[in-house]
Amino acid sequence: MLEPMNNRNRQILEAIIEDYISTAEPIGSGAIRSRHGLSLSSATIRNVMSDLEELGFLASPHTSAGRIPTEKAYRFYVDSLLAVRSADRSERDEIRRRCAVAGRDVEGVFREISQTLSSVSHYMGIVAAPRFTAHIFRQIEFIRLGGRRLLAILVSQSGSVQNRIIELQEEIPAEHLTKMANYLNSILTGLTIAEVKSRIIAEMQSEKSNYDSLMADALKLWQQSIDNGEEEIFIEGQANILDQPEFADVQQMKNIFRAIEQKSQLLSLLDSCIQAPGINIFIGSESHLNSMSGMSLITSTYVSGKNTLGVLGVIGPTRMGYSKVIPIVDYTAKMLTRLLTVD
Amino acid sequence: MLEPMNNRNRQILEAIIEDYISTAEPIGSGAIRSRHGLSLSSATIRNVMSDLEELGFLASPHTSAGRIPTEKAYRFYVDSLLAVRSADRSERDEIRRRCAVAGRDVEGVFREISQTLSSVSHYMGIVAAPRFTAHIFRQIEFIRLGGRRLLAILVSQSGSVQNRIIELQEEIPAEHLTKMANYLNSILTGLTIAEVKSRIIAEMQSEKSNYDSLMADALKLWQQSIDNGEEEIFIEGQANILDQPEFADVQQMKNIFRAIEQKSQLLSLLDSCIQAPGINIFIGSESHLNSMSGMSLITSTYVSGKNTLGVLGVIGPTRMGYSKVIPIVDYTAKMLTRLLTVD
DNA sequence: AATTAGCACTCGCCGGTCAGGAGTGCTAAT
DNA sequence: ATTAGCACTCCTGACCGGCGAGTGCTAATT
Repeated sequence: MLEPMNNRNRQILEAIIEDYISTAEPIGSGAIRSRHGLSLSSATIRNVMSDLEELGFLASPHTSAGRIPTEKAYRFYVDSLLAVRSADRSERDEIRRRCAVAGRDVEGVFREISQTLSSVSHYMGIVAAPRFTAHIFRQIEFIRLGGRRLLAILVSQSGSVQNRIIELQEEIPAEHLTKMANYLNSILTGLTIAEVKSRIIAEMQSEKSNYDSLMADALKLWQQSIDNGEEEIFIEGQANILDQPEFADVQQMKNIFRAIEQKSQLLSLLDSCIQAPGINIFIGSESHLNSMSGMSLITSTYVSGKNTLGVLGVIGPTRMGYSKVIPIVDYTAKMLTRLLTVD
Repeated sequence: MLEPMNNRNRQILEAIIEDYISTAEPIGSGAIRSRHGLSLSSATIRNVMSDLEELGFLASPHTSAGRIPTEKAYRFYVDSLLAVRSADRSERDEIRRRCAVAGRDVEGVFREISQTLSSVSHYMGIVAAPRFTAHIFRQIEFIRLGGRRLLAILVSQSGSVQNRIIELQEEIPAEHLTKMANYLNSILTGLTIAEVKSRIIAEMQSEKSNYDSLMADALKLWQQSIDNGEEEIFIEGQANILDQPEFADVQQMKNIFRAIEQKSQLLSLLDSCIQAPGINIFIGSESHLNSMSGMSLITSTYVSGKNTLGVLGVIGPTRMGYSKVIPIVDYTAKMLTRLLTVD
């Protein structure tokens, strides 16, 4: 009978996984014995490995190669790793240092964080900017460009800016524009962008705006200003991942780069992480994206105040240094959270 | 004696280049004769090829392979190609169509154009956004975020927006902020951002501002708002280029992706094109960037009114379909120009 | 009953050899 | 000046055999 997972089996499995993570080559029974100083013969280890294979934790590329961990093995490894130690001193230092540098505009912060994730982990860094609809409205401004072109600038509490050019049917005098902006600012302050939407609809149906065409126009203008387009997503360190031996195969690489270019699939995956606060890990096919086959994704959510804003993480091969990367992602998310709640 | 370039030699050279562009394999004397129906024996062609090699237009990977064009050959080819025909009907249509779609914010336009370049050419598209300092100042706004955080928003005539968060030493009351903004707007309207810089310095030395601390503060605030950081650059279609057979070699790929990630070198190369309006072509080492070895860059400038704003182009292997891509780049630059001068 | 030594076997990898083919360069004929 | 003919080069792919790492099984050991 297959004894599910006694202590020794687990120890051996972890040894295999760790060796494979560092060497990227199939691990044989002899190698594991010598590298981990176990007081077991290679024959015994072979027996254990055979069991582990039958349980679905290991696979052999061919008869006489060693064995490599399956996704199930990584999952087991990661789960049992829950005793997450925190990131190394030096890693923490670098993350902190680079977060401190990230001054400039809000967008620049996210890009910098993404680069940091990538350079510290040596895989790809990814940051999904907060869905704009989750932001709290601060102010709207209309600026006349030449002719009938109008620039609408939307600012959120946290300093994110979204802007959009509007082509008007007819020119609107400057004083009307400021009135419109004032009107919108007065009724919308403090709402999230999502809430603003319903507020606008309510306002449009109210009597007041029906009598005042200026206000009605203002509300229409708003609807042109808000950009319900796709969220932004910052991926950095693509070159890093080329160093991984598994991408000697060109086909695999194409997959990944296509996945990165499309972004939309990736984005909806990240979006789904917002529900589950804290660390999330997708190993290989767990992401249900076939462009991510052979890849793992480690994410964490970042927060401002009491609502989670967005997700950041690291993408690497399934054979990833989980024990290093998980703390890195965790710590970076915390730093970003702190950065956003400095207020 | 080596006769420099009579008509027949040139014809053969072009045939070789074109064949090589489409097959990516060394071209032999037999192949060229059959594919182009020349009334010459393969022996004659061999003699010609031998001459062309000595002149530096061809190289042979090894004794008994065919020949491949050198950079010098491509340069010759491109120069003699000056009778640029315009882009295909279908290509023009697609470019026009996608330019029309590109509504939204200014940044979005550049990204869309870059994607268009990439998808029409099947290589990588690249667009360098206008140097912000070339823009004409339109308006500055200060918006108070929580606490001592201030958001400065800078708008240009053309609708580009740059924003930046400033950490203040001490809070500034709202009415002061509007006064400061008004002051800055009044003295800076119509200048380019570059001109603004010297104007600010002049203004700081003038008596007026020395007596009015508000104005002095406003000028200081400006200096914190303007972001003299790097320009933006949009590169799309990286996955496209993986289909090119020359990148079966992984090493080459790494080079390129590193070059793309750094951007700074690439940017200064593009910058240098602003001086030379119209089409610019860098073949292989002509760019003097060794990360671009084996790659060619075709650029064109785009314009608004009378001053050139920026550069766009296509990056591909030296073995690139120049006769197709050059018109594409040319046409796209014209479309973008038109898009920016709609006014 | 668990562990281990021993051993036959499998299979990828590496280097060497060999035939085939594409292409060249040279020479001599046209 | 062009071309046919031919020897020569060198890449490619197939095939082969030995090596080594690793396995799985069996029998001996603890």
